[in-house]
Amino acid sequence: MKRIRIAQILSSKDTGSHVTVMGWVRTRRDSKGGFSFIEVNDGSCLSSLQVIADDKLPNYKDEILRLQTGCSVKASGIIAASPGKGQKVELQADEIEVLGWADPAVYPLQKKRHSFEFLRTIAHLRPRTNTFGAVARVRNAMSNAIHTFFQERGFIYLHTPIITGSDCEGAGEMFKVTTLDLDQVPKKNGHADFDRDFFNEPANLTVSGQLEAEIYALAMGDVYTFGPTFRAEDSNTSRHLAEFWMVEPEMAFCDLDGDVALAIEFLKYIFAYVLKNCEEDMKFFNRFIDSSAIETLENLVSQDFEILTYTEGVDILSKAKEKFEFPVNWGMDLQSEHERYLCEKVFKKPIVLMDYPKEIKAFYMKVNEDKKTVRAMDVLVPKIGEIIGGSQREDNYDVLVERIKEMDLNPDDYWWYLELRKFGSVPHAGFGLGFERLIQFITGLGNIRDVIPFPRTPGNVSF
RNA sequence: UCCCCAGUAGCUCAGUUGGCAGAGCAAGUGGCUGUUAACCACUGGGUCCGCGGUUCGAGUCCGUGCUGGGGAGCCA
Repeated sequence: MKRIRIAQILSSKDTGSHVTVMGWVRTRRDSKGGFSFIEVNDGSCLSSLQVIADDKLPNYKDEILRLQTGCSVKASGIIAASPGKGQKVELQADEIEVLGWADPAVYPLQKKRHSFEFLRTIAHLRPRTNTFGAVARVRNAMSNAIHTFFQERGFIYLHTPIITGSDCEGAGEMFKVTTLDLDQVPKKNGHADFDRDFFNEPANLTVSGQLEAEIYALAMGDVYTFGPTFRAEDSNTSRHLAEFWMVEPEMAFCDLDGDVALAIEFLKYIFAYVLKNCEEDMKFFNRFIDSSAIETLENLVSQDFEILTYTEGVDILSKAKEKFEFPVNWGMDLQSEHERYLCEKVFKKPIVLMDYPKEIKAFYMKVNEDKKTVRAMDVLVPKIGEIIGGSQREDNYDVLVERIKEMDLNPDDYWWYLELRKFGSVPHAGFGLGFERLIQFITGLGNIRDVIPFPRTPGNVSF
């Protein structure tokens, strides 16, 4: 089954060579005058290849004329300059083999625009559409860009566990992992007896690899994770998934300023990468999904990010003429409307907010000298909101113990995390980037369920 | 989880005051054409989301459940 990818044919522009392509029919247009135009797509690029099927082909009447959207074919022939408009080259087939039929009466995809809601119900077929093919290629390119960015800078790619024993990472509801018989859970003192469970103690799916990443950062210097993350929150929004992918760099010998600098350099790198390497797909998103998609990315690559403190942000918001549903005052967590106002109305570009009140942030963030704020930072982008959240970590043993107690957590549960501060502690920092939110931002797609191949949300684990 | 909106043909949707179920696209048939989401004509196609209620009569009104969408919270 030797084949050449359509992306290679269309990028080389060479004519005259004899090739074999394999793919799926997007549409067919007939000429009763003696041939048929078959658009074949193989997923290697957005464009389809126009295959010319002459009626002299032995299976023309029996098979070619029955080809419809969704059929799979193998087509061999000469690549030639196309006399028609809309494509530079086409394949003049000398042999077309039908690999698989798709009954048009029941095949769900039609050569028309479908709603994203409908396509979600046929996640096994939606990658055959232009939009989902483009999303898959952009996801792939961004994954590559992320690894390349960190590898070029000497970061170690770290595999943190999916199953975790700590029930106390503090980042939301967790999925339980168990082999106990749920119909007859063994009990002890009225509660489930985890002594009889697989790990002899409660286990969950991870909500973050950060704590483990800190372990390796305090040995290897710079590390990053890139893997699946799970949140059992009953979130029903266009920006939340129960299973999503997260990128988490963690750097030893690094403070918050270094953390922010890396986050900005990182974003600029990957946005420049997608503009350069996904030109055709980005043009597609720009045309059909978000007419400002490319311009937004170009601005991001060239513009400076606005960096300000939480206190400065609250100051601007409290003086703003805008009427907010939630009034602004120092100490509260900023609402979506506040973040969007700062980002979209005041600065009209991505912003970095730093030094949040410690009460609204996690226990592991380093307390500032004012004792009121912590060295946290959020990168906010237009439309999506928070895309990166990070902090310098508390590296002082006594302060960290104090913070854990303040948050009503048990220091014993964090014994190994605390020992990192007892033995050779160093300043360190890191951040987390939601991969799907990144893809949303790049493509302009409004719903996060359309930028991951198989979305998991409350009430939905199909496919 | 809360607030708002929606659910009608394979898909996208219209459906007036409560009075015979509609269009475009898709599909089937025929025609035409180096075509570009091709075009033209004809044909077939319905559990009006489920359950209950009001009414002579419900796609339409009321209650309830389910599913989907938008927003909020949680957050990435």
